[in-house]
Amino acid sequence: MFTAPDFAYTPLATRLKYYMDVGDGDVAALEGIAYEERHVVRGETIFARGQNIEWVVLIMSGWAARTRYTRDGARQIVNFLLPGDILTPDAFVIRQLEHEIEALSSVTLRILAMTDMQAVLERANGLASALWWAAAQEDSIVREHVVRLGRRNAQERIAHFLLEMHRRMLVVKQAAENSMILPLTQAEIADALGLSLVHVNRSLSFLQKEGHIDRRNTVIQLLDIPRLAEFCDFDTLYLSLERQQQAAV
Amino acid sequence: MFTAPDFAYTPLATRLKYYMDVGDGDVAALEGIAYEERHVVRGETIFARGQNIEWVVLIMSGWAARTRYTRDGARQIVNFLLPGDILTPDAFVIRQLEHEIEALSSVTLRILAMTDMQAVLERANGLASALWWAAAQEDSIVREHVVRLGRRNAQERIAHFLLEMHRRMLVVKQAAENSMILPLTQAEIADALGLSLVHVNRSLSFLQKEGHIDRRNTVIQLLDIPRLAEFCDFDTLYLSLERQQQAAV
DNA sequence: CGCACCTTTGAAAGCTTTCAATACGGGTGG
DNA sequence: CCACCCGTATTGAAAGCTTTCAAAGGTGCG
Repeated sequence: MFTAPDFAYTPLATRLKYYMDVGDGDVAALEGIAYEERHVVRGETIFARGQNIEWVVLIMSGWAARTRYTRDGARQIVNFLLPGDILTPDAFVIRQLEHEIEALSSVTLRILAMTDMQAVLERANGLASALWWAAAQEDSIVREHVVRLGRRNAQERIAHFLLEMHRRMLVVKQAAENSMILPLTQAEIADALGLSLVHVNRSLSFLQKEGHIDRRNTVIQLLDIPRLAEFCDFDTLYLSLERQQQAAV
Repeated sequence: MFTAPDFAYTPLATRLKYYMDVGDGDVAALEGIAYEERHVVRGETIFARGQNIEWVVLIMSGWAARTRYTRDGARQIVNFLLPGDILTPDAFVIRQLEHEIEALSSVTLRILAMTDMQAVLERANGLASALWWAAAQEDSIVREHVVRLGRRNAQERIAHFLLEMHRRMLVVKQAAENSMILPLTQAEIADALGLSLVHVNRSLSFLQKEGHIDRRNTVIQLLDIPRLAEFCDFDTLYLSLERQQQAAV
């Protein structure tokens, strides 16, 4: 059912190549950086709020999330971090993280020394702008999340969210054309979409009843993506920012 | 009532100096860049979605906003842009804007050529990381906005929002200790906070009745900031990210 | 088999929106 | 100087979406 992952590239490289012209030299430079691998279990806090960030950290597999907590313990998931995402886009300038990063499933991380990364960035010309582009894409995704929370009802939020996750997983070859593994509980979806668990459940049932989706445990099928996109006003422009022709800096 | 603005520095420099150690040389380099000034009236679209960004644009005075529209024309304000904010943090890598930037009041912009900016960044050592820090601060602000929308009720959202705006204006010396000019209609506040105009009105009345705020036209007083912060669980950590000690890149 | 965690369902309560109508404030034309 | 106008603010009441509270059903695992 699922296409085999493309083992030729790391998820980050796959993503960068999907959206941009990144030279093979740049990709090789990125993938050639010495790294340490770290495995994290579901529920574990990868980075705590206030923690010092001293490396560049990439997700190789699994799902994580940037989260914040309110005084009364409610959690808000600010963004999901999928294979190929960078946990630490601002590692070079920001000392302390102002949010938490939590593992939502088993996660494999690749940890690079900042000095190594810098050295490579100086050599691999297009890489710096490609990574900067990746950071800009995350910004755009978070902005779209604001719109989702501010201007859509529960059913639309969920539909829109599912389409985003599917698209992002597809890009890193971790989803099939019409289905994917969604390693989230309904409570986690609720924490992301500013809803209650109960209402997420009911809205999911609604989408199922309407023939938009089909769930079997963690496997979710999007039965008619154009129709679902129409239903929730999903437009992928925010994911596919165009990169500047001749990248500077 | 309001302290005189500090004319020695531009708002951006004031902000950078407030949050970080930025050398006077760096500041002078930034302020010395050749620029063009542009005046925009309230309601005008400064940049449209899809538009090419070919300059670095700073706000010198007035309020603007990053906005997105849904299919049915509803507007979501994603973030407010105040004096000292950078409209184009990703100008070096992203070609097209995926959102709109609109003027909410009369706005004065300073427009820099990207090539000039690049040249200065190469000379002024700390400036690049200071600007990167500023971009990271905006990311953090948007993330906090997600929390506000996802996990707070109307009254808390408004209170939290007012405190953020006041704090940001204070930093660029555009607010008094307990009051500020808020050049927004209630409809605009609604579009930012994912609420209806009517409910914004009622929630504002509530805050007034409770003695939290006092409004007179566009002037708003925050009568007891610690108490208001307690009311809505406002914590400024997200605004005052610590910069890396020795900035790299 | 029992526990722990997740999903589902029902019903009432609550927050927010929508619809409608009435003030208000400042600016313009007579 | 005053009537009029328009955009904004305010208020009331009903409708609607979402949450909360409670309880039952499922599923995987030790």
